Amino acid sequence: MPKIKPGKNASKKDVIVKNAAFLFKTKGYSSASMRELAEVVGVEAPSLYNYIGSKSELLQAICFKVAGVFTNYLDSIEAAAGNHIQSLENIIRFHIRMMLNNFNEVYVANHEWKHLKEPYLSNFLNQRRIYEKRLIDIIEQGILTNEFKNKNPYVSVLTILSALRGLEFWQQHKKNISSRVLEDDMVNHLLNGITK
Amino acid sequence: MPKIKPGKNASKKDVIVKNAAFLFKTKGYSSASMRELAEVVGVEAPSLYNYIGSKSELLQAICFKVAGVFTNYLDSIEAAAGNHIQSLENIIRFHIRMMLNNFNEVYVANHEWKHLKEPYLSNFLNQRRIYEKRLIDIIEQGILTNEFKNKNPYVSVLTILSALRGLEFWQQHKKNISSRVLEDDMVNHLLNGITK
DNA sequence: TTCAAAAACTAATAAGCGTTAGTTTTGTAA
DNA sequence: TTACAAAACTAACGCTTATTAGTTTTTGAA
Repeated sequence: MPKIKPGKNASKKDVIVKNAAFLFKTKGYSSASMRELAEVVGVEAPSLYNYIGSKSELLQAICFKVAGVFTNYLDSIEAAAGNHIQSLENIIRFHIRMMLNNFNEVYVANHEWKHLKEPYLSNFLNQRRIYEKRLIDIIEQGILTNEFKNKNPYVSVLTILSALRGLEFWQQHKKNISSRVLEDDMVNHLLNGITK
Repeated sequence: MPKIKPGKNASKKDVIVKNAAFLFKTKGYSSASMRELAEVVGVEAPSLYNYIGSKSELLQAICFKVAGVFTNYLDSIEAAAGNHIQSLENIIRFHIRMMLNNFNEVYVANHEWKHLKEPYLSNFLNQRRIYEKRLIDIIEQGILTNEFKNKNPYVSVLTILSALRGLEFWQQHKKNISSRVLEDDMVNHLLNGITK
């Protein structure tokens, strides 16, 4: 029986990755040490290498897992019926929930990707570029169907994605506002603005 | 005559800080080494210590300079006349311009502050908290005067500030869209939404 | 109980870090 | 030209880093 206790459906490597996500988020990838990670996991540092290849591999696992989840959701949205406003709203809500429920991993993917090594760095950036392009397409189509104002769609996507990423600051304020109000108000703001 | 050439109005220390901002942005505070900084500045690493006290001091200088600029602008806005929509629009435009014209410093203040040491860390976070509170007050007053929808003002501020911070991704796309279009479309989106 | 594999450990390596000490070079003013 | 201070240098310290090597312990099945 290993000392690193795997959960019911989580392998030992999964446990390490999960703790790494927390550490990378809290201290940043470069400042987080393998010795610290080992301590959190409850083991000596060299023992980690029975499960992983390198520190860098941990960052890769986190970043690409998150990227995959978002890409998969976008696939399902494009496969489903619905007008472009509904699609965009669903995507926004999915981002918000991912931020609230998988904070550590999403944060790391958003902020620490720059420490990825090649060719993973290029891969990751490419995947993100494609994702943004698909969102731009949705907005462009929505402009054609007269659902959206005729504004630069890249600016719109940038604004929306950035606002969503900012939910990382939400973590400290959870108590004061329900996540339902947060989600609804944020969707409404990004779609309809705040002026009367 | 020192080898580190000061500009017309920039002291030698200013030159070091400016290059540090670029490095901290590019590689992250922890990954950026004093030896790298020295190379960019054109000097050996120990020579830097004729001008600065420590690496940490560089981060402090950058973070608090940026914080001061934003606080000063908010002071001037609150001192000036104008309804709350105009105030908010001016603030948004100021953020956008700061992002475009002082990218390195603003980026570092936004992303690397967590590596500040106490008591500077607490100071910085406190200053940011106060800044956010003042923005919330503007929106709350605008709700009372019927300028803004009655949505949670913290969520609004979070959404706006996050969207603005996201302009860091703008840097690569400068060529395709003029910064005037960017500014106008973004202000319009954040105030009035994108739906028709 | 035996045995092989998995998983933990200790010890150590080479590299890089911020920073200090001590010394030499450079620039300027008398 | 001399002399002083500013600013550069080289060398090194003490520490931390990710990672490897080699060894011992633990585990689960035969």
